[in-house]
Amino acid sequence: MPLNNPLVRKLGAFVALSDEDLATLDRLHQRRRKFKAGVDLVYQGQADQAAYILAKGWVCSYKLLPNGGRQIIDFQVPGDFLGLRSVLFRTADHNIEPVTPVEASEVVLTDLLDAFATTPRLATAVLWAASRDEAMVVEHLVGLGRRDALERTAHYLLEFGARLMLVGLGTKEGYACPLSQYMFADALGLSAVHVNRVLRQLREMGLLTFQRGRVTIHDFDRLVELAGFDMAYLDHEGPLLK
Amino acid sequence: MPLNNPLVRKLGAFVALSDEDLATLDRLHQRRRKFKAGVDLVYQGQADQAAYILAKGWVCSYKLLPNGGRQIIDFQVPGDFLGLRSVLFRTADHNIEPVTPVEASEVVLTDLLDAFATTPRLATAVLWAASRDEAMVVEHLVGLGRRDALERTAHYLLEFGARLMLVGLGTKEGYACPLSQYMFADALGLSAVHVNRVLRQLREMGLLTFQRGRVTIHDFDRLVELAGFDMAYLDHEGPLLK
DNA sequence: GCCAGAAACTGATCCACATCAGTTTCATCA
DNA sequence: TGATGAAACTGATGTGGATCAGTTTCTGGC
Repeated sequence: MPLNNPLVRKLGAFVALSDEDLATLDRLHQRRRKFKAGVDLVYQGQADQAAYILAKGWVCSYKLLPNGGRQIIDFQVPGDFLGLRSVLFRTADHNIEPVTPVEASEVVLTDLLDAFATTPRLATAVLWAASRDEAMVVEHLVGLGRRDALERTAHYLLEFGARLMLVGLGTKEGYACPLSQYMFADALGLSAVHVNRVLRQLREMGLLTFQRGRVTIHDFDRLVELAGFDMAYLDHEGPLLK
Repeated sequence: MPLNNPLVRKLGAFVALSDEDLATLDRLHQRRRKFKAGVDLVYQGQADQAAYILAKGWVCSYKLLPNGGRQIIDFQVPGDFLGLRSVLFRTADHNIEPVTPVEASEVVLTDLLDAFATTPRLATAVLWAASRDEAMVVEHLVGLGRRDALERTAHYLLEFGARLMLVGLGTKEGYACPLSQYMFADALGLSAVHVNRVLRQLREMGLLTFQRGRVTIHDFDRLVELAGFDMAYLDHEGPLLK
């Protein structure tokens, strides 16, 4: 299994993985499937669908509301699990839409549980990664509740940078980001019009540029300060558990 | 173990529990501890603290922001786990504050994992419950992003009703709710002033009254409609897994 | 039965962000 | 090379909810 596999990179950041762990992880990556951008791969209310490990491309999970609005809960990037919770809960409570063309490995729940039983370190790593994902959803919630549009946008863009760095797809200088301002609006709970204005403001403040599918960070430190970004869970070098 | 134990009731709603499961569950309920209202039992950044099963009283988990605001992420009611994610992640990323005087059983992580290993049905039930909790946080996020104050408040109050019914502490007619309007404000991302106005509006619309620690629902159906509340995961009678 | 402190409640004013109604830029392909 | 459609961008106007500055109602303690 190549070391530039995003899942391996991510889990490796939490737990030092043995050859056996890597082999087990490799076995999970069977049944590779491809999906077109814009065609949902899971629908709200759908029962007993599969879980996936995202290998290439971006997807978003969102909910539609009776009043017509939609709220994007989270974006998934390579190395992330898709629909783990829905599998446990047996019914999907949200939609999943590929933002770009996507490649993902289907994971059968029993395979995953078997893998956990044989290689407990792997289970630890996956739980760790899942906790981190959940922590990010919580941070998103906090932003929607108590940060104004500018802080919120800055924070979200920084958080993206953090998770992309973890899988080797970004640096403190920036990263490729295939999202439209409309999607950002639905994630940040703002109108697309206002997202546009906020991005302009960030640009004019010399903090960050988001243009043509690329986020470029001009002043990381000032951005962190503006956003009130907590770098605690990003600041470690090498695995936390040796 | 008495059948009115809230955790047993909650898990029993997901999975039919055997005597052995119940006995294992009972063993987890050792080291019962009491906490005073208003004195945080976990702080942001605190390392290696315990997890708890809440037996009596209400607590809330919240985050403080650099700009002085606070966002309540979730309230926990009897039968809920406290700080499971923080334990996995090794460091608490949020505070936990008892809203009322609280009784909770300390749970050591290894005990819980042992219990899972010996009684897999129990593990399923706990995972199920955890998924449901996560789904509720997601629903909260959606509310903050895309529901106006009235829908949001109505939805939140209904969701509370749902989870309290699950542990036998509420009905469609109402429930005891020891939260101040200030706390509601911090949970709903509103000002306390506005929460007050919204509650008045709900009262004047003849939908619901929230006074002196009690939520009384006057018109359940119209409330569900106003809030766009999805009753799917509430609508089952008896355990999903026999 | 009185007092202190907290929580509930209110009206007036303000502003962050939504909405409306466009124009401009960019990418694609006939 | 011009046509077409999506995404990016803009100014004007409207509004939901914040903020300020209180008053009123509860609750528990003496």
